[in-house]
Amino acid sequence: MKPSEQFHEIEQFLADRSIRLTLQRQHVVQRMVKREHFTAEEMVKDVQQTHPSIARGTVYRTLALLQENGLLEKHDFRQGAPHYELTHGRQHHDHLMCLQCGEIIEFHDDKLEAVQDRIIEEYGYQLVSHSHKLYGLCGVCQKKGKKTKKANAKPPKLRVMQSVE
Amino acid sequence: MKPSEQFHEIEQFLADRSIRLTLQRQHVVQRMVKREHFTAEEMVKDVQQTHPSIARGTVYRTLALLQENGLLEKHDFRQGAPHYELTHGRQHHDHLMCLQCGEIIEFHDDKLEAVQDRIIEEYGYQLVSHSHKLYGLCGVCQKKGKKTKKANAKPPKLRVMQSVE
DNA sequence: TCCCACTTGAGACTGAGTCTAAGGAAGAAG
DNA sequence: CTTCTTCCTTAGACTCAGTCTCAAGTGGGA
Ligand SMILES: [Mn+2]
Ligand SMILES: [Mn+2]
Ligand SMILES: [Zn+2]
Ligand SMILES: [Zn+2]
Repeated sequence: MKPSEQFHEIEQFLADRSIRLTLQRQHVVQRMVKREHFTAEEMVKDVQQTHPSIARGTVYRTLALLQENGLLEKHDFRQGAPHYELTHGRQHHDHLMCLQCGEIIEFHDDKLEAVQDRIIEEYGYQLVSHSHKLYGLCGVCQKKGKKTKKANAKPPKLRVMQSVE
Repeated sequence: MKPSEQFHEIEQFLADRSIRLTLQRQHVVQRMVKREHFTAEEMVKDVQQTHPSIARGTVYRTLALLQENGLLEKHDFRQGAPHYELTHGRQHHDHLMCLQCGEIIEFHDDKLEAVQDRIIEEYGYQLVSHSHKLYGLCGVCQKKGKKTKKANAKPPKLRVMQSVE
């Protein structure tokens, strides 16, 4: 889905629920649709780059608003601040992350989801959501790891490489 | 496993690797084996209750030490600070949490683990660890939710109710 | 046009976690 | 036992992300 297209769908979604899409919120959402995963502070900087008058609080409030309405998901990876991603029309997916280089792969598996449902039923729970993260080493980093025994502790930088639909 | 027993196994584990179990570390571990899940700050308070001279930094360093050696796991649930739990001799398990009352259930499913392995293989990754959290409503909270429409936003308190072996 | 509820900007505040500096154990070697 | 050296600890300052407050701004409906 093209960014502008996604923007308009979100615009529509909010309008349908009479949630005001103020100018500030528009700017924030405009930046979001151009990114995959981002942290709150990244988004603050990003937005302020072009609109310095938009306050930090406003960005955080917008994040909260979108989350409450199911348009945005928060993901706690293991290092650094939580990452967000728009979920609007996208299919549900989980994440696989390389601990060395920070590459993130999105995956989805129906069987996995089905097993989850069965498990939760056993306990009489009603499933609301879940978070499934796999951590490991990508092909590239596995090789690198063998050469340099001492872990070259580069701070993993998050980056999206591949998306599975 | 009895607390004292678990303590001694950890003691042994560290001795085998010539990792010093100082008096301070002993006090921290002694408290840990008496708990299920705990946050770092809870542990600081807990330890300082009986040993006020043990610094906050020491508790954090001990948490890091145990994590590095695979004796302790860190879990990011969605609200509040991350929780820790000793994993020493215990079987691997994942967590199911009630969003209303904070009850935590531990579960394990071989099929789930197998599917994970298959998925990660597809991407040429080598799995190091994973985090699988299910969030929902327990039987009790489902009923309560129907009565009081407005969510009674009690701050969920973590509590272990049931363990699956 | 006026009102009122909602939204915002600015900045203070909080809590969790990290870092630093100086002093304190404690094995190893002599 | 004494010295050396390395590791460990304390206390408190510091950082960073996120939350809260409040006065001022905004805008849609009567
Ligand atoms: Mn994603
Ligand atoms: Mn557990
Ligand atoms: Zn990698
Ligand atoms: Zn419950």
